[in-house]
Amino acid sequence: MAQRKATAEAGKSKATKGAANDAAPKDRRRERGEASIQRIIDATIELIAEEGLASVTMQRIAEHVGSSNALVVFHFRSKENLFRAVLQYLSDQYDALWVTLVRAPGLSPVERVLGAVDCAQRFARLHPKWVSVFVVFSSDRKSMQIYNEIGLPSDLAYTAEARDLLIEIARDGGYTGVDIDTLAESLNYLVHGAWYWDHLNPSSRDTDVLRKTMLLLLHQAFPRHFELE
Amino acid sequence: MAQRKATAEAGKSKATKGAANDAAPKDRRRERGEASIQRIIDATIELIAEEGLASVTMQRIAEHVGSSNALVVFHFRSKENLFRAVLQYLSDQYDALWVTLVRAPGLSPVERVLGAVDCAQRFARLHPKWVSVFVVFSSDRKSMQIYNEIGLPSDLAYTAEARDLLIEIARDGGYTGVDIDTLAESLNYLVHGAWYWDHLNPSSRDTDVLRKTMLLLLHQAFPRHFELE
DNA sequence: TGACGACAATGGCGCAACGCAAAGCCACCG
DNA sequence: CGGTGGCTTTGCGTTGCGCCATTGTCGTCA
Repeated sequence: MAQRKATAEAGKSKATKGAANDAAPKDRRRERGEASIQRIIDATIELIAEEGLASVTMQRIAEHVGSSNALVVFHFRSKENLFRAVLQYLSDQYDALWVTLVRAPGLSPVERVLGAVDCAQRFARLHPKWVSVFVVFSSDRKSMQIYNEIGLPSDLAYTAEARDLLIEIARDGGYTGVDIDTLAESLNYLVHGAWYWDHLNPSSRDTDVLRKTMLLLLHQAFPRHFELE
Repeated sequence: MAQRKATAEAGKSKATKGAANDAAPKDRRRERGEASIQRIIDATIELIAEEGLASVTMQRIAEHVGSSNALVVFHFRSKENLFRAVLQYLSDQYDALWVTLVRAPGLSPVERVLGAVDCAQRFARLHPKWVSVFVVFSSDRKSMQIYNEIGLPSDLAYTAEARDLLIEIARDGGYTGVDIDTLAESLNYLVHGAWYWDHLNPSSRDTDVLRKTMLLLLHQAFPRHFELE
């Protein structure tokens, strides 16, 4: 579900008189502010991916953006809030890709499953740093709380959605004796394993192992619906 | 290779005059010291697994052990050194299990591969906290440097060893057209994916997905040598 | 058009936490 | 009984977060 676009509103709790103002105010100040917010988020992603959570401080983020640390505190009220916004942003990005590749209208269940495979692979190829941020966030127990709120529910939803598609394929294709749950969980393991391992050992990136193995498992389960390439 | 047993010696650079002293000195003080070292390592593992790297401090470790923080500094000269010792300890533990299950004399290549599967699964089941520590260490870029020195070489060696076993099986079994490299890499992905995912989402632990899927892939590649159970 | 108000952004400060080094204490070995 | 070695106490220096007063910038209303 392409949820909230709340990202930009993150830090502002000021009462703007509730007047409906979203439409008109072609305001250069507001534009500048939102641009700053995005630049801060981008810088944070960059820093986390490159140096890890531990060495990321407000002043370094500010330095990387080219502003003072107080600006960061101004837009996001605290460090934790900033991290929350970052994870929300990345989650939304993944969601957008998933919607495009999996939920596009007119696709067959088989095509949707292939779309899901594509989604995992493309995301990792296009934005390795984003994947790194996901991994970093979900490792440390403290930041993991944030991940549990924002990232994990989506993750579980994607796995469940894929599982439903597999069930549909099994039913319509007349397959019996296929252990759908194990298969879905395996695909999940593979995706996260690939992401984690690539983050850990970037040199081995960009081989086609993930895709090949997933197709192998799918072919093994539904030979008439998934061809090996 | 069951490398160094240097763990206990980690923090001491004091010149003990080079005199060979490893044998005799049945010294209660020394025993106490080594017990302290082990307790510190255990406490550190516990804390990292439960709270993450960020919130682990020297004083918390000391508090958890029931001593002053300076004791920790005394045994390991710095925080980084302590972490290095912890990772070394865990690495040695895994190595011991691997040697038992994979390199035991008299095993056939097939049994060795099954032993490797067992190894990954048992380690995660017996010591989930140890796995968590591995994951935590290899995520943050800073601690990752330590992991790259101590953990990663072993990891790569295990994968390579498994790959060699698969090659041997393929050769002796007369299999052709099996993509060994992809298979070995897939098993690697699965292991790390399972570890990472279980660390991330502990509630789903202890299903048999990892084993089932690995056996499925092995059966698919070498049907006469690996049976589905 | 000029003054006001909202909003973006700055620099600096206080407080707390942490790592680490120095010096002394005390048990135990020879 | 001298001294080695494990362990504690104390305190210093550094670093980071978050708040404050303030400045600069741009719409808006008289």
